[in-house]
Formats: sequence, C-alpha cells, structure tokens
Amino acid sequence: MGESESPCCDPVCDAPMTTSDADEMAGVLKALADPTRLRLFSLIASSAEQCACDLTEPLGVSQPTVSHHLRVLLDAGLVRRDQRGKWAYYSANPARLRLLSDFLDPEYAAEPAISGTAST
Amino acid sequence: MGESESPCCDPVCDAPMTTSDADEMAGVLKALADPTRLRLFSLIASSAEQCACDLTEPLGVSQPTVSHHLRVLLDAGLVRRDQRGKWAYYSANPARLRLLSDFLDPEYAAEPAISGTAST
DNA sequence: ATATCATATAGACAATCATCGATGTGTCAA
DNA sequence: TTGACACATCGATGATTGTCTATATGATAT
Repeated sequence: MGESESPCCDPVCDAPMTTSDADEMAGVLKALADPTRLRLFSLIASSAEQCACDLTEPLGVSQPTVSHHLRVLLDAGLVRRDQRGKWAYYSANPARLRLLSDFLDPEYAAEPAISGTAST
Repeated sequence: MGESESPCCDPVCDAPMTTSDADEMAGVLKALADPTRLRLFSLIASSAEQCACDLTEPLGVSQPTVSHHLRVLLDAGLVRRDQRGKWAYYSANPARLRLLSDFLDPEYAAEPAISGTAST
C-alpha cells in the first residue's frame, strides 16, 4: 500500500491542538474550503481519475483558474497528478482524505449535556 | 436526540457535487480552515464546555478576536452558546462535526488503481 | 522546423479575512 | 446608582485569495 500518511495528530475532540498541528490541519482544510475547489475535488474523487481537459467546462471557470485550484489540491496532498503525453490526469488521494475525516470524527466525544444538566 | 442535522449531501467521493451543496459544505469547512479558529474549536471540543473567559489566554490573541472566531464557529453550527450570567459557555456540536467527517469519509472510494491493485 | 494543442505560470485586481483598539451592552456587587 | 466585569460589536488595516487575461512551456503531428 503506497501511502499511509503520517498520523499527523489526534482527533480534534481529543485534546487541545498544538499550534503546529493546527497549522498543518488548517492548511489541508483550507484546500477544500472553497466551493469551486470542492466541486473540483468532488469531480476527481468520484471517478478513478480525470483528465484536466474535462474539468474546465463543468466548473464554469477559466482554464488557468482550474489549473490554479488543481495545484492547491496537489500541494495539500489531496490529489495526485499523472502526466501522460500532453494530458494531465488527476486522481484523489484517499489516504489524505481519511486523515481529515478521522481527524474530524467526533467518535465518542463528550456529549455536552444539552437540555438537561451538566452531570459532572 | 436533539439535533440530527440535515444530511446535507452525499460524501464527496460519491458523485460530483452540486453548486449549492458545495457552497454549504465549503462554508462549514471554511469555519475550521484557520489555525487559530481550529485551536479554538479544539479547546472547546476537547471538554464538555468552555467559558469564553478561559479561551483568550491559551490562544494568544485579543478578546475581540476570540469573540469574532466564536461567532464564525457559531454561525457554522459547530458550537453552541449558553449564556449564564455574565459568562458565555461554549460547547461543540458533535452532530455538525459528524456531518463533516461523514462527508469527507473516503469509505470504499474507488482506489485509483495505482501501482498495485485495489484489493476490493 | 513549424504549427497546434494541453497545461502551467505570471501579473493584476477586487473581494474576503484575521486582527487589533475603541466602544457598546448587559450583568453583578457594593 | 455607581463601578467593575464579561462579552459583543464597530471601524480600520494589512494580508491573503479567487479570478481573469496574457504568455510561457512542453508535447505531438505534419
């Protein structure tokens, strides 16, 4: 199995994050925190791979803008690029995505005693 | 219990997102895509609840800045506020967080047939 | 070699944002 | 009622960002 991705840090609910962990995770989150880029990633992630040439039209933005967003996703490790001839094929990196979803998993996070009383 | 949170949309790997779904999910992601705000959320989420008065010092930013970030998290539905006297207590909303982690879950996402083979 | 195509990069610009100091609002105690 | 406190809001500012057009890079075909 190619990438296991460094564990990075504990889930967000487990303990207060360090500054450097927060910097790293916020960086990955930021890569997905834009509507156009999120649609772009979804387009790639919902199929095995996608030619960059097929991504401009469904997004409705210019080719350089798509290229820019692809680079942001690439730098965040969320996608990989495979250059074949003059075409560039992009695929999602599931390990990196799992890193995020595991990090955000509320798991058995302290249910904050809503309507009732703080039973502590 | 209380909040089940509208399902919002399918996981990002399942199908290309609609524009409105992308707008909504990117909005929630954006709320966590800042290092200071992520540390703030982690501080809140790693305990049952936190008084706002205890959040300024560990973050190392001014009180208005903390208040601003709390409002962003609140607007995103990621935290709740409980005013008690002159103190404001914040707690995480696990349902909202699960919405995010479920959305980002690679699940059985198409392993993009790298070197080896997807053993699925 | 030359033209064409796919993609990336450069540079510019408007919009958004994180942060701060100052101030407003509402609560509690004397 | 007055003062102190907790927190939110306002207004300003420097930095970041999403988007575009124009252009560079690099590969293929004639």
